[in-house]
Amino acid sequence: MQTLSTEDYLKAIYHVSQSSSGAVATTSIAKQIGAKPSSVTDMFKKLSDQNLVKYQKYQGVSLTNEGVKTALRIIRKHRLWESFLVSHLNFNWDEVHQVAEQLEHIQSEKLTNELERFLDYPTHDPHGDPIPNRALFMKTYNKILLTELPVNKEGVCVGVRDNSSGFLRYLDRRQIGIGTLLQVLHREDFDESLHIQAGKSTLMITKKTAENIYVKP
Amino acid sequence: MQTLSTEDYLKAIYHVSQSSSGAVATTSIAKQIGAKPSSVTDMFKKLSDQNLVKYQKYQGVSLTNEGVKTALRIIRKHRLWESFLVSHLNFNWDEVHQVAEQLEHIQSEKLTNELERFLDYPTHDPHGDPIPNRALFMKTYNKILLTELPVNKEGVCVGVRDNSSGFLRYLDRRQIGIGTLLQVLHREDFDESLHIQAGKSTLMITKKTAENIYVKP
DNA sequence: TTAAAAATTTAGTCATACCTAAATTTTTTT
DNA sequence: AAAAAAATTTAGGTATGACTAAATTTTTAA
Repeated sequence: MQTLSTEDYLKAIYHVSQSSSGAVATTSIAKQIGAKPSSVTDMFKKLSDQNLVKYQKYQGVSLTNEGVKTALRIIRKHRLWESFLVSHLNFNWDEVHQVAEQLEHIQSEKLTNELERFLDYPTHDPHGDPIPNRALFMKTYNKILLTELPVNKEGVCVGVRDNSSGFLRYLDRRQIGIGTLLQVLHREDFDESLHIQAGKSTLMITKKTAENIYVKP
Repeated sequence: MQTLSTEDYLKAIYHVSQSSSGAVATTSIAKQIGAKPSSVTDMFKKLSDQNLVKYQKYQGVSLTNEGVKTALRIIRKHRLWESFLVSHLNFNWDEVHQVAEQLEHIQSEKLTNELERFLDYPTHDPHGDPIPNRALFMKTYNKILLTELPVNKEGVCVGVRDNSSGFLRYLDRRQIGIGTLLQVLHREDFDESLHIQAGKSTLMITKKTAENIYVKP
């Protein structure tokens, strides 16, 4: 049984290790968790004692099989709760994160599995991220960044890379959400901004925006 | 903002103060929380510093107005979650307590209020206990113990005093639940056991059982 | 009303999970 | 290949919330 804090660390290590290769560095977790590197070192030792990570001094950590499983169980709960909040409790996709961060620590297998049934076994959360099933398996589409979508080819928005409230609200205002049909009409050479068709409206977005939107061609 | 632990203490103090008069003793909270009396004394001091209780050395504590409000906010969440677990997630009334003990600490006013709306503003939880509304007001019926119901008068089961799994499962097996119509057919002078009509079946229950069932005449 | 019992508090520890400051190792730059 | 910079760890400290054992106060009983 983990403490709140060890769960947070495992999740953070999982996320960082997904978006980069090799061992996970102390500093990257410090940033993610919002703690000092020295505190992270302390925790790395504890996690290593519990065989949840492999830790070599000065070389960072990587999750063990048991560590990955624990992380996925938390991510499963997080994403199921986010789905519930949006589908039944009138939360917007930019509001769910903070509450799901709390709910993901609730310990009850029955609760998690019944919630999944109640939601009718969703495969993706409101941000388009895949939800691990009971066996901790998740389907990932082969999505690409909007910057990589060829001009004039259509794609469906299936997720975002930046999950911050600010970005999500910005997309809301531009009427872009999961499922929105997107098409790059023109790529500006000068500043790499894009003219796109989003649903029924045409608009201009910056390169920075485009590289935070995932599409399925 | 309270810690998990202070919330548990406030709730415990509230419950004990409801079922007895005067100040709440150190030992009674120690029993309720499952901690040693010395730990309880420590916490009484902390709660007193935060003006959540009035504390006099050797004389126990009583909740301040702010302490009562905090306790009721937690109880509100606890009972709403219990209702949700039973009504939507296939939990039995004897299974909900442990999970609700965790869920009651989730901090999000929007979550609580939306959950209440989703459940259509329930007034009582699965054990018949009243749920404080947004203004922390709760309706209590004038219920009596089954031992006090006059022979041959009918009453509806509206709650239980003992919320333990064991007792609730015992009632389940006897097909007694919230809303069951009860009638005392005969009171045995010898051991104070009761012959009762419960719904459509007749059965015998002990005094101990009867004094843990609340009825509305 | 005093002695015994029970309840409560104090004093001193412990584990968790954080911190700062200093030391050490690794990486990068010159 | 040194020197400088960056990353990481160690050492020592803090607050929380628990504990044990001993001291104190209150309550009960003789």
